[in-house]
Amino acid sequence: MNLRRHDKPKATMRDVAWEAGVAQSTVSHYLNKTATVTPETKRKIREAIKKMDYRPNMVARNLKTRGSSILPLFVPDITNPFYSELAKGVADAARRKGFDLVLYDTGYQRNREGDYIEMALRQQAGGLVIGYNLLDERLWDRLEQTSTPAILIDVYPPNDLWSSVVVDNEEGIRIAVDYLSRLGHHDIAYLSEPPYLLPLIKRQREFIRVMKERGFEVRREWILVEKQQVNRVKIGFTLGKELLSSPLRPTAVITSSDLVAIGALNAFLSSGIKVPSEISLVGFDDIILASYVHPSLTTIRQPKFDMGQRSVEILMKLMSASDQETPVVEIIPPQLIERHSCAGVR
Amino acid sequence: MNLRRHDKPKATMRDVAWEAGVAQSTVSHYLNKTATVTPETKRKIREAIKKMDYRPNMVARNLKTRGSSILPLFVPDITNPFYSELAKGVADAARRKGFDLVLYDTGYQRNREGDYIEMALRQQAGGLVIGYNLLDERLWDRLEQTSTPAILIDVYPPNDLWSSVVVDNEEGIRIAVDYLSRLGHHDIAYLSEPPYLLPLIKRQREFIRVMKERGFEVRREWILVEKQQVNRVKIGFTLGKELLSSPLRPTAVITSSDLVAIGALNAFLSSGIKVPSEISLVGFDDIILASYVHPSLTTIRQPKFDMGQRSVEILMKLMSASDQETPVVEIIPPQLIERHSCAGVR
DNA sequence: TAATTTTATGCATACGTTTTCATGGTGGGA
DNA sequence: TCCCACCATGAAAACGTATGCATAAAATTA
Repeated sequence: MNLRRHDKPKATMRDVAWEAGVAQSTVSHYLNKTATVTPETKRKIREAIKKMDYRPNMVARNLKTRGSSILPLFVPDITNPFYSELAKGVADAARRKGFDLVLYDTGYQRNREGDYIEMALRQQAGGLVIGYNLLDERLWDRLEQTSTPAILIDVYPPNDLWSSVVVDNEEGIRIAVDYLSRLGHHDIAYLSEPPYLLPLIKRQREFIRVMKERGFEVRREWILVEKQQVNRVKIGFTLGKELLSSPLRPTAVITSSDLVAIGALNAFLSSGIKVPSEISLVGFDDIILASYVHPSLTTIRQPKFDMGQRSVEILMKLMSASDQETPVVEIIPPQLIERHSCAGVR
Repeated sequence: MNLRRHDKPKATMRDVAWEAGVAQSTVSHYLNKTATVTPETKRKIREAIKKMDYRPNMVARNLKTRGSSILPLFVPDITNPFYSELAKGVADAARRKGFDLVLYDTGYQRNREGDYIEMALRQQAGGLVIGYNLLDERLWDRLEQTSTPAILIDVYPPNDLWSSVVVDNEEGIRIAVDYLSRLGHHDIAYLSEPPYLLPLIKRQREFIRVMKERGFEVRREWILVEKQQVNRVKIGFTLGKELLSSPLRPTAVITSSDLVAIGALNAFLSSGIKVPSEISLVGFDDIILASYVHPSLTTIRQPKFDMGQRSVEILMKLMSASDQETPVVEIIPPQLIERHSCAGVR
């Protein structure tokens, strides 16, 4: 009854073949270049395709080839700029390989992780990109049983079965300390969110180690580590205030992440402490925000976009390998991004 | 040769049926509750499923039912916090309806838009969520021809064929002006990114209209609209500086978006102008960043998460409607989020 | 107990492709 | 002229599921 839309039934390959006066398999051969076909028939097929507005049905194709053109990405919170940049890199590389990125945002909810992995497998995903350390450790076993390859990002693999892409966390901290040191700082504090993940633990350990190695004193009251909260900016704010209440004030601060740094920055500014003239600040990650705050944040960059891309490349290799490849752990070098939150000590 | 992984072939419904000693169709009926089945057979099937570690193949299912369990979302840049929050809302609602969110990030590239829509259709997507105004207008016709329903977000539909979800832009501006007015401001400037989209045009027009209506003077040099650049924070910075160079300085500023506001904030701070004591600032959108800068930004909130959710609901209705529904344009009320970038005029 | 309805299960086909293999036609070398 | 290699096309069988329909068994009624 409604004339506005005709609702043509979708054309199938059979329709195209009929229109072109050839067999359905010939059309398939033409599309997939899986057999030679005469220029003349090519022409007819092309025209038929155009005329019928034919569009290959990927679902049927995937069923037949037992493949899948989706690439699942697991993140805890796409709203976190770290993960959205990562997602962009993964999506970009996936696209280039002909995959569609499907987003699984678990919201840090343990039970969702298992459900979402299940969904991904039902979609016949041939591999997974896991962008953070899953909360539910039992999933590693379950995943291993399905023999579905996966690549972890920013995670040190829980055992020697998994591949991953991580930034060189120790090197990042070294770069930060040495940079501040070159500016004349040696009274340096370290503020961290709860170090429940290996990357954070490594950063903290390396901070202490390198400070000692450089001959700088490390004071307990300058190593402030949050135990409870989850909101990183609030953590930074709290810890920043706490640091200011200490009788001795450092001349510089390194944080475990940019979000913590931004919180600390707000703490300092709201206490009337000038950054960077009174206190210097170095973050970690280089999320977009870092360049937006005032003063803009000097930070240790994790090349998230590149890490996303690289992870897809590795995963593709794992997926196409007939045999079990030996897992790789790829270490990406971090990079100092100099902006305006650091100054020389007077 | 490799003993570490057995690579069991995936169990199919047939395998389960065989194991349980029933017919494949019975298993299907059991799983889909499409026929009554004896408790005893249920038990056998359940056990077989567990034993074989069976997992339904969605690809086959989708082929058979000519459906699709994916929901494509188009955004220009997932890295932009506005879109990542939107994506979260869409993903959440989609999940609840049993759909997987696949992310199409066009990177503001015209030619990608068409390609990605093509990919989405090949995946047999039954509907699209389009999170921004497509650059390539020809796509509207093409989309209309395929008779695939779509829902637009933050976009006024190009014609009366499409449904959309938009915030009440005029109301948002009114709220901002009236809020500042209550604080005693009447010298208010407006800074805007290039108004190439209807929402931005509306905001600007409404600003002028409501200022006049309230009896406030609108000065040409206080309405600063960028023409060239794309980076919104830079735009804000440039415009902010430009505003300061004007002989008369307003006591308050409204911007077209939070990112512009943050740029302007940086411009003010770096010129030694105190915010909010010397100048008040109101943004638009309420992206997460708004609460992270110092001082935190008072802004007009677009409920992005809710808008994402609502759009999925509407789209689902469109998709299940056998007949062509009459398109709906849903207007969402904005909301004032009071933070610390505004002060009463002394 | 026979007739009838209800309940539980299975058979067979189709969804839109890919892919193996067979077949008829074409041309070149001897 | 005959044989063989090659080339272009097609026929047919899957891939793993949903579903209409038939059927056998059980339950109900008379």
